[in-house]
Amino acid sequence: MQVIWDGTKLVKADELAGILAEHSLFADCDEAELADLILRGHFVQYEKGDDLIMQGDPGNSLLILLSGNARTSLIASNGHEIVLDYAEPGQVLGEIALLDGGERTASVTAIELTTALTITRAAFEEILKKHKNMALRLLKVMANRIRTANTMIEGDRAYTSGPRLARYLLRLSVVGAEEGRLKLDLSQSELGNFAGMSREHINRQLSTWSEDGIVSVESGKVRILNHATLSNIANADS
Amino acid sequence: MQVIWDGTKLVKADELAGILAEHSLFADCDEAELADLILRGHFVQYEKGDDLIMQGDPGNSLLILLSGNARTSLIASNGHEIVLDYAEPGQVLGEIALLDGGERTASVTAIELTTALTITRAAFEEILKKHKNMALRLLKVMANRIRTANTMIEGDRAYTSGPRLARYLLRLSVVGAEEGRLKLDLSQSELGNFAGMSREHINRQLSTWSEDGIVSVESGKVRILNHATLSNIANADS
DNA sequence: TACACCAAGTGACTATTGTCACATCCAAGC
DNA sequence: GCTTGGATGTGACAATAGTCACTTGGTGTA
Repeated sequence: MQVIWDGTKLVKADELAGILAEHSLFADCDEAELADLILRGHFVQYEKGDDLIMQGDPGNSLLILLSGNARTSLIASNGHEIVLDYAEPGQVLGEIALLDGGERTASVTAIELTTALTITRAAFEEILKKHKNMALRLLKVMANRIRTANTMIEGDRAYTSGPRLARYLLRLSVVGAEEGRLKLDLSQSELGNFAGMSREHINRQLSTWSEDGIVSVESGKVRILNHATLSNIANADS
Repeated sequence: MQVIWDGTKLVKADELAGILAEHSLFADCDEAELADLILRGHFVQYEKGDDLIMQGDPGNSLLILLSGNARTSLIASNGHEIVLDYAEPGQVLGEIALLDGGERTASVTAIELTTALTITRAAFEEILKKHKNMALRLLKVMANRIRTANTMIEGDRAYTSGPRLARYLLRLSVVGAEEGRLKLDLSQSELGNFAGMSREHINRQLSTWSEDGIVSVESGKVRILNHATLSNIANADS
């Protein structure tokens, strides 16, 4: 982890605007807001494997992911690892602990070279006070997160492993992707931690679907060949 | 469902202050804020079984529960019912759909005679504009909700039925309750929908614990006799 | 090229939990 | 008291998914 020289801020201003415009719920920030985010934030770079956020730490900052990809995961008290989400550029991270003053419930780990804009609690409060729309934006980000969490609970509870894996694969799929490529090429163990199944079970399920031409698994990369069928499976009765 | 006569507002003002002060994250509202909530909101009463919020509806209002108790639940596309939470007076409900303009993902059903303060989107936006602290309060409410959801995911994923049921029982337990009584006396089927287990499995687990003196089940009411042991079970390795 | 390592594939077995089918029990009313 | 419907208790069985123990494959490096 390395703090990028402040002088870079001039360069990064445009970049931030671009990233937010593309992906984020912060897309509609006006120039003054962007300027303040940049002015009061710090750009930090993380190597693959570095933690942007560490479970158990006090949560005194908020991050906006600028480039790279990160995994949000937590270790239950019995050692079980659970992957909650994968974050893309534009994503806001770490709001929960910042807002309620509690510990970080999950870790966020860079899965490749990643840069983020870090905003301390003090800076965050100033920005919130100065730009009233920021609060509303954050509220939307969080509404989104709750929906995702509820969908996860629904999937875990109501569906058996097949439909569930289908759902997680669809969640990883890019809308207009050529050849059904996924946003991230996860190993089968990682897929297991994400979908809540053992590696072996993932393997068997993928093999079955591969035979039926629903997905392909080549050199460790899963592709969705038949999006429609996979969607049907995701909503199957059991 | 019945809208209470506006004249009641004078009476309810004190009541609202009292309720919020006791239970809610809105406890620190000042008088002007409370007055605005009451002025722009509608008091509505619900009979047992009425829906305060219905899954699938457009979400154009926010509720604050004033008295009674309600269950937040959703029906998955395969018909499986999942109870997400039980709401007490002071709880804010329905923020998610209000904020992101989406459908209501879950229903909220009165499980006894219940009253709530309903605030429309327009009124909500005015209040938010006028009282800057309201946004921050809502942010905290939502942070809380995300933590609860993550805890649920963690529990569902990492633990077997025993520890899981223990967790849900503890979630229903009142801190200083005499005799370990729960906040709500749920039937075993309802407990099942809450903890994600079949009614029969709930029954067997409770029987076992009952023999060990950890809980008691008399006339359909569960009480926690040995809080410490139950907590241990909730964090057991499997 | 050979070694090392880690991801992936697979068979056999086990464990946990759900399902089905009843028997009971109990509280509310008639 | 009697009836009745819903909540409970319980045994037997089935199904889903995890675990264990390997084998196989692929990639990077000495």
